[in-house]
Amino acid sequence: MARGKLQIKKIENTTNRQVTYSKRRTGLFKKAYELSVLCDAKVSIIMVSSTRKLHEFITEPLSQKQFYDQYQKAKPCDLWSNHYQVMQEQLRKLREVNRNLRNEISHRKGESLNGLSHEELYILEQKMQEAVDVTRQQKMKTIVAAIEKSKKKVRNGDQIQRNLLHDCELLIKEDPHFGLVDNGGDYETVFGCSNAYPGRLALRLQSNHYNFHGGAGSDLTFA
Amino acid sequence: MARGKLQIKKIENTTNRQVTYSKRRTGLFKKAYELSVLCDAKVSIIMVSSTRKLHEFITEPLSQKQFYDQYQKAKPCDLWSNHYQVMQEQLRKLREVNRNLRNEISHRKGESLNGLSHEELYILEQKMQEAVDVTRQQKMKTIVAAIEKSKKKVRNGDQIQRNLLHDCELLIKEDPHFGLVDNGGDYETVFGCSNAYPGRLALRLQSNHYNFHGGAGSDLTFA
DNA sequence: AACTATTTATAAGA
DNA sequence: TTCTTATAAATAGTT
Repeated sequence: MARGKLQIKKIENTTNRQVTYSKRRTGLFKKAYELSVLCDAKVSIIMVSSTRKLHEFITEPLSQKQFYDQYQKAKPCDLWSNHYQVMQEQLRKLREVNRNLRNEISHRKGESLNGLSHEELYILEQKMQEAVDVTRQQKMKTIVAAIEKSKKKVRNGDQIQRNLLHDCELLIKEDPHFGLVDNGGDYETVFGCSNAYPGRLALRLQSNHYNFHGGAGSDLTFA
Repeated sequence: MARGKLQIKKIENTTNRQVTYSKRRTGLFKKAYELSVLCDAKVSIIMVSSTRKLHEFITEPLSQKQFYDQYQKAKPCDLWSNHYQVMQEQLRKLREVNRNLRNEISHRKGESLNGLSHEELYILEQKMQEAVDVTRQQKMKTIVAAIEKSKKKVRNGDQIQRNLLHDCELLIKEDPHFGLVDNGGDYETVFGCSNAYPGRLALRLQSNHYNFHGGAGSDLTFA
């Protein structure tokens, strides 16, 4: 959630995954603690990491075992029945979302436009053109970055990089939209001053030493 | 956390407490889902509210089984277990498809472009521009068809339709490029002005409604 | 159920 | 791991 949006899918880099696991586990337990206090609720969390470590959180001076005993006494079949219904509902919603997504992407590909009014088509066209512009800018940024990188390497006398630079410049010349750019090398006026931001000195007076004042966290290897 | 900081202590007002419970439970389950996906972890959450309502979140069927094994509890009802796993698999596949669709739409909206090379961006840009052109042509067809329809009705002496025709023609006159329509050429500025339909531009593009694509939330009274 | 001003959480970098 | 910080998310109070 910060320094760039993160796609919700498995983090492939092992180190990053473990760091994220640790951070988010802390965050989750903190949220669970706050919820239990604010709303006078009982919460039990059990997690097994990809490295088979077990972590748990429980609100009360009630053990995880006791909590589960209580849980079991509450009509197991009703629980499963309820799960079943919840899942049916999830499936239904997912299918509906799926339909809508396909519909939207279809429109954005210029397909299935026959049912739309010209006002709707106007809106769609505007949105899509905006996206094209954004993409074009991003492409330019990528090209410029590649050129700058190459230039540095060229200064170090690397002939292979010199060829790459040449290729990139050819590529730019082929693009009609790049005509605005002076090929002298100063792209900042075109793409905005990405480097220039007001320096800010922020001092953090104290760090947050968060403590769970309720609940216990445990940590043991899951057999 | 918003509109003023909240002390972490029991909320005395019953209504507020229940609203907060509902909101934060949703947030907690979302976090749990994200954590399970990002870090490939298994998570089980069981909560009992102050009104003795039971809510649960489970990452996948195996977790439940493992947790029960770990705590030496009775096995879940086998009858449901099979159904459950089949449905989990259905859900998993559907979620994967939806993720991919979202990703593609995201790119076509000009979002999340940072990971793409300039070749990929170039191809994306081309495709999107093609779609914009198709949409623009479709829009023009729709407009022309509407005008033709109006003209016919006017010939039948319908005064209301005559007025509509008049409106349409005024609209066209305002645009210098409309004369090119029959040549199949440059339509792009016909409705290039965002004021062309003041107050009548209703947005059809769908909003992002968030869904939990993992885990099941259930809800039943705890005896 | 929405909205939105703020507070929190956190990804990336050091 | 811990700290920092720019950003993304969550959410308290309000309508």
